[in-house]
Amino acid sequence: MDAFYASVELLRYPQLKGLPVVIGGGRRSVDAAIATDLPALADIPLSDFPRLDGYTGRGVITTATYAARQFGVGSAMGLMKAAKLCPQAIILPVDFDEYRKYSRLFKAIVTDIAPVMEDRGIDEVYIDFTQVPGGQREGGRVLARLMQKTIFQATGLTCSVGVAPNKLLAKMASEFNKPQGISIVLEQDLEAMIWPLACRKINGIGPKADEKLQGLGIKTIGELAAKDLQWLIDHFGQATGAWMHEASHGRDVRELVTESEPVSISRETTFDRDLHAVRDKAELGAVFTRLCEQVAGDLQRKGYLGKTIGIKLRFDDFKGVTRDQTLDHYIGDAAAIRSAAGQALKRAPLTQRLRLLGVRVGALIKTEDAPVQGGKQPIPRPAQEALLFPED
DNA sequence: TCTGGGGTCCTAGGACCC
DNA sequence: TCTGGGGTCCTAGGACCC
Repeated sequence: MDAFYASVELLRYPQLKGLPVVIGGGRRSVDAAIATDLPALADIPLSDFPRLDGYTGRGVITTATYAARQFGVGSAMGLMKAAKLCPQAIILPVDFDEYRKYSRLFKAIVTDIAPVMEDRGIDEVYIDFTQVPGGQREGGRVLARLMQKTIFQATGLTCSVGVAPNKLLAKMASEFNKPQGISIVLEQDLEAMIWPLACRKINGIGPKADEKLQGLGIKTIGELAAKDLQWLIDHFGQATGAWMHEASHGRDVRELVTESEPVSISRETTFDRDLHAVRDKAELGAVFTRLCEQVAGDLQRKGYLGKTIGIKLRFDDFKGVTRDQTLDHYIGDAAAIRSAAGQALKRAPLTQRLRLLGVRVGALIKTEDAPVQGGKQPIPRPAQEALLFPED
């Protein structure tokens, strides 16, 4: 989806169309005009919208409209920095509930047209065109156009589509023509369309891998493809080296993953100001309890229990630690999570000021699949294998 | 003027078991 | 006095993605 969060906001506030708008920060940061009850959202005069100018506070941009991107602001940029680059930009708080609503809407349209879909987050999917009637017409362009049109008619939102023989290339293709673009990449286009790109464009090569590659004199995917397999394995290890070799040649055999279970559920928060474990004990304790309650609520709503409880700290120097605590039974209620997380927290260093606290529950199991607590337990006895094979 | 929140996957070491 | 070869589970950190 194109500039997804910002585009959803523009549906509510059409008067912002064409203007630099950034989404980011919490409710607190922009409660000015938007917070109180309003006549009609579309009637709010432009002058009532909060601007980035003079913004103080933590947080990053999650999405910027294309008009805002002209000023050099974009995703993951600190809001304070963005305020310098584009003070006149309008800032709106994130509203995940609203984005999730539109996320469900567009995904429902996709699966209506093409049932084999892999969910890649709130605004992205992989779609298998192979078995869809008409999926091969004009190399996939006809079906891509149909998707765009249907999604736009139902939601008013635009998207970009990349069509290719595999997920790796489709993802890269989808970036070629944003917004509202369609790009088709065939195997024979590798040299002309993929090899000139920076290695960073490969989904899976991030800042660290890219830096290391550059240190080895490799900037483009073509340069990566020119290296032989053994050389890459020597520098990046068996798995990563072999994967890089395949990716640089446009090869990817991964199937679409159409269903999956969550691995962990977590909540975390960055404080308005750094807190000290001793001096701000009460405040920290209240946040800790709230995070546990939120995680418990998430588990309950989604129908899971977990037995590995973890905490995450980020210190004022941005370094972080995690501590895990695995129980011998599954839990889901806030008090039990708080208790286990408290145990984990005790094992973490707490002398430095904190900027973030998080609580996570992992080793999940569907509530209905969990062993019944306090129910009939099997009577423990010596392992039978030991009796049957005493010599080993 | 530092840098959100929610995730997944991988690696590596240690405990423990057979 | 010296010391295998599996395997699983747990923990911690880190890279990466949306």
